[in-house]
Amino acid sequence: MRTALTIGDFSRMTHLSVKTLRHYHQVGLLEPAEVDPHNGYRYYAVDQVPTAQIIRRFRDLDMPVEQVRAVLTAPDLTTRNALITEHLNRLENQLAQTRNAVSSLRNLLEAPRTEIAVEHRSVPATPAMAIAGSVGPGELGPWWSAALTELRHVVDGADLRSTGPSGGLYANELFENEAGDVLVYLPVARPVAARGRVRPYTVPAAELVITRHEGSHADSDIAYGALGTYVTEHALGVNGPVRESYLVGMLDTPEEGSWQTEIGWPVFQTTAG
Amino acid sequence: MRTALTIGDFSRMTHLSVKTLRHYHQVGLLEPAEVDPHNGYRYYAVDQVPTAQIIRRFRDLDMPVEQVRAVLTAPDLTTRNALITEHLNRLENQLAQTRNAVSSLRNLLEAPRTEIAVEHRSVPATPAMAIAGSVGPGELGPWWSAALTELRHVVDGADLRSTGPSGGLYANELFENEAGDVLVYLPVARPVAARGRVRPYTVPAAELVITRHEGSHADSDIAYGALGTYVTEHALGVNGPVRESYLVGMLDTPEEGSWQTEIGWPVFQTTAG
DNA sequence: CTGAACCCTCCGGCCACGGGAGGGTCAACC
DNA sequence: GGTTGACCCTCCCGTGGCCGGAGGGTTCAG
Repeated sequence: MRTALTIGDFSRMTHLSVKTLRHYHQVGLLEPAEVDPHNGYRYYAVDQVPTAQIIRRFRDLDMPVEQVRAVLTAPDLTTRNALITEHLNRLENQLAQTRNAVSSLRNLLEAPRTEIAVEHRSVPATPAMAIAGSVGPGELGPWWSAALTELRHVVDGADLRSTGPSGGLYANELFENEAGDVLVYLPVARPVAARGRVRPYTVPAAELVITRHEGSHADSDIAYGALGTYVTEHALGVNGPVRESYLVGMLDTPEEGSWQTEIGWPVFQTTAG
Repeated sequence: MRTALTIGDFSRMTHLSVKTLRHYHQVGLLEPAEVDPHNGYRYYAVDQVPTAQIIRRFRDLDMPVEQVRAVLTAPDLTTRNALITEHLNRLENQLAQTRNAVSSLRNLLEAPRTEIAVEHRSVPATPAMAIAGSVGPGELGPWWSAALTELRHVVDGADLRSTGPSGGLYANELFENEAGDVLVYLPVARPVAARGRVRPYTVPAAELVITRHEGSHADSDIAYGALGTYVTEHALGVNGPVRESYLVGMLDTPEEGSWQTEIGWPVFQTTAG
């Protein structure tokens, strides 16, 4: 009984290209059952077909090769399923995000560009409770919603009433590298002692250039553009983290279209002219 | 009035990284308004911000840089919108495909693996009307539905009754390289003269190893695995294009779950063993 | 005048392969 | 037993869209 398949046979059976199979061999994702030591020919066994097909499925879903390997070598079913559902969730998120981006792009292209109002305002120092942290690429969204929810929870539990809308501080590197420091806060009349990640914090006073943005945060780049234009044309410099204030936000309604956000850049007069 | 932005300023305003901006300069997608000839510093103008943001939107949607350029330099709105909707359609397709793959993967992982029946059958030559063609990577799906629809249309119009389910012949390279020759046919009692792409064709007689697959074609790799195992264990060789016969298919119901396909490999006895 | 924060170019790396050169091997047929 | 053509091998380079880092010049505030 012949059960050894050449790479070509195996390729046709699994719908993986010969090149791909060689690549998987090289990176150790799918080793041939046998390699002829004389001529280097790869031979596969029929019972490797299901494995190869599993690999193909995951790769079709853009799961990184490293993670496919992790799934295949998972010590138990629990770990395995966790890895899989994790990836499927990532896919779902990405999918939703793509939908958002598409519809917001449609808006952008169809709606007429309206003038965006920018104002200059001094804000005083504000006592608050806050969660601060550092995020890497792609982590901001989840981090932010988790932090805000936790914050709200703790503040409510401590019987503090928030004296204004929630807000956030975003380091400038975030916009250059998708990584940097973040802070979310809820203003309160009298801060209390730290509880877990939630600590008292005083949002410093600042000179801000502010604009208001309506709708999903996916669109906020427009507001940033307006602020940038204003700052540039008025010969101002930016000297601190960007501030956002969620007048109507996630905590108020899940309806992204009706969110309202104030976005402020801390500025100073430059001598240059 | 100062309106020249350094690359860093521009980066913060557009949420494009400095590296990315330099890259876009290099490939000519977004040229700085001014480049200091002395030291090579790039300076951007505020009115480039919207352009940069548009670019970012499209890139977030994975539109290739080349196509973004095409959109930006489109001579008129019609061309532009055509390019955009084309890409959005591609996205939608991809999205649907991903959904499919996910659900079929879920099936695969949850459903118990059942034995798949494989039978050996001689089929006689069959007169038919057919459309033949060559496809490249990713073209098979659309090509196939278009061809089948056209075929059905012509055959119905010529007042021919088909004497059996539609079928297809698929060159083996298709499974190795996603490119190769395809043929779709509808068996008829008496073929007629060619009309456009539709030509008379006799599906040659063959020894086939056949299995039946139920459900979406996205799952058919399992059937292929079963055939491969059978062929290997019985010391057979494959010597022609794969055949599929759509007992219940696209023309019968849009409900992919209830499709039934016979998949056959033309085989011959090998002397080896 | 000094230091930090910018900016530049150039080179290499990333991921998951595909293309192609250049050469060895296998199986079937004459 | 030879020949032919299909197969297999390794090795190197290319793809896209950047990122990281080395090595070095520039600018600006204190």
